Amino acid sequence: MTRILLIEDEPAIREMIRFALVREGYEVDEAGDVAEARSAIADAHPDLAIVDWMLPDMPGVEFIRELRREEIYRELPVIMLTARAEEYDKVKGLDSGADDYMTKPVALRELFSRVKALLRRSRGYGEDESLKLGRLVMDTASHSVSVEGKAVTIGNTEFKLLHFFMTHPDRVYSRSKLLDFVWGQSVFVEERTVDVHILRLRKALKPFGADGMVQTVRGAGYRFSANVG
Amino acid sequence: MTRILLIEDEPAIREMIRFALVREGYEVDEAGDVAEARSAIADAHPDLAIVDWMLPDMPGVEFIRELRREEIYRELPVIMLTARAEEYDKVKGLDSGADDYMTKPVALRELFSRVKALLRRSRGYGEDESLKLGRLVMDTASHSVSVEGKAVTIGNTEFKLLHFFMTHPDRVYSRSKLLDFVWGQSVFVEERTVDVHILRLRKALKPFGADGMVQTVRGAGYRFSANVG
DNA sequence: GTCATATGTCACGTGCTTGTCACAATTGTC
DNA sequence: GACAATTGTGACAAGCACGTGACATATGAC
Repeated sequence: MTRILLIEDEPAIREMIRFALVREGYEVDEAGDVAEARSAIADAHPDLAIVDWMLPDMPGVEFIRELRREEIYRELPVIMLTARAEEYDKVKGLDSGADDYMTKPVALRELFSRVKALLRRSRGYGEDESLKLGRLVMDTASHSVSVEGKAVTIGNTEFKLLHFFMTHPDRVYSRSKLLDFVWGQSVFVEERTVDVHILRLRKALKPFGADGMVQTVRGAGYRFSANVG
Repeated sequence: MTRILLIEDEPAIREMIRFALVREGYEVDEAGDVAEARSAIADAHPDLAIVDWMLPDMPGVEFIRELRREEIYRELPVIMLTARAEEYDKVKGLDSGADDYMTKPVALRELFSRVKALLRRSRGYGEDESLKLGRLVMDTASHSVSVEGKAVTIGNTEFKLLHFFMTHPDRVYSRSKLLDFVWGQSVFVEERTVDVHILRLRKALKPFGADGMVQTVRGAGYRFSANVG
């Protein structure tokens, strides 16, 4: 029997997800806040946790960080739920140790497939969480980027930017979209600031001859692509 | 062009939603029952469907389940409309495979944002939207145009012009109409400027032998057509 | 405190885009 | 053919978008 711990404060959403997961044959434990979650996790030893971004007593991210500090829960697959669709949250969420994230409203079919995927992975051997695109390799766990084994020195903003690009390659994003996705909607930053970070990202990639991956599309924005040129 | 299939039996509501969506720039196909919906969906290949909970010949949920059984429509974003606000409906609706739901009366602004959100999500991870006409391929996501794999270098205005032509082929448009559609109604630009951009578009397409697609209709305007000549 | 690092903003220069014009070329009419 | 109307095309200037170095501020380590 597979146990899933669901931490979500909104009763309606929680009930909906619980109901759906039970229908799929999982055993579901619920918690409305972190306090409840702590005891539930100790009692139930779940195989997977679904955690809301916002919880009454502590941000979901904080709770995941707390979990990761403990040996036993270091491998526990966690799916983060967030109402905010910003990619920024995604990165922070992933960075914090969540294995996956989803935005609300939750598409249940998507949730099922993510749950299955995570369980499959955790049951096999915990392969590392690394993103590859062309010669570029990003390891979100260790927060590092490398080209053919050699480390790329990169700032935090550039890291987030690169993470977004690597998960959304070959598409043009306007400055304003990039600000939304990488910086977050609530942050007020000049659009031209994007240019500067693009520049810094290119500089960081240049020694590896990978700066061509960051492409300017005049009048439209920027694009990241594996095929340099 | 984004196509939305609207399945709703009440004419008043249907008309209202259709009107609003068209105003927002979507192409809308309508169906009053599941039978109509089936043929519409086969003809139109919509990018998103809005389905009423209660339909004359079959519950909307059933129809969605039916859709999900087919490979091609497994990923089709579906928004469910329901008059009943009960939680139960939500669960059943979402469980059936709808990606989102809304209760009537429909708040149009909310509908728009949900439509946008779902489209964004389905596009982000789904296939990219590419326009094809003859040997010409335009990929709006990567902001690129190509003929048989080879990239066509093109300015931004020419890109917009070509995009309009590719979505509206085989029809003659006067200079003034083209200005309205491509430049926007609020911009004041000489009509003859269109000629210059037509020229530039032809020049860009010439190396690929595709300049003949842009046709002059003396006294009337220009036309774009797949069959060169 | 000092220093280093990271980040957002600005100013400046450059090259490309774009709208406009003038003139050439084409088309249609008589 | 002559003529007018229409369209094609090269040139050009203004403006805009972008790259980039410099700077101010914030943050944190020591």
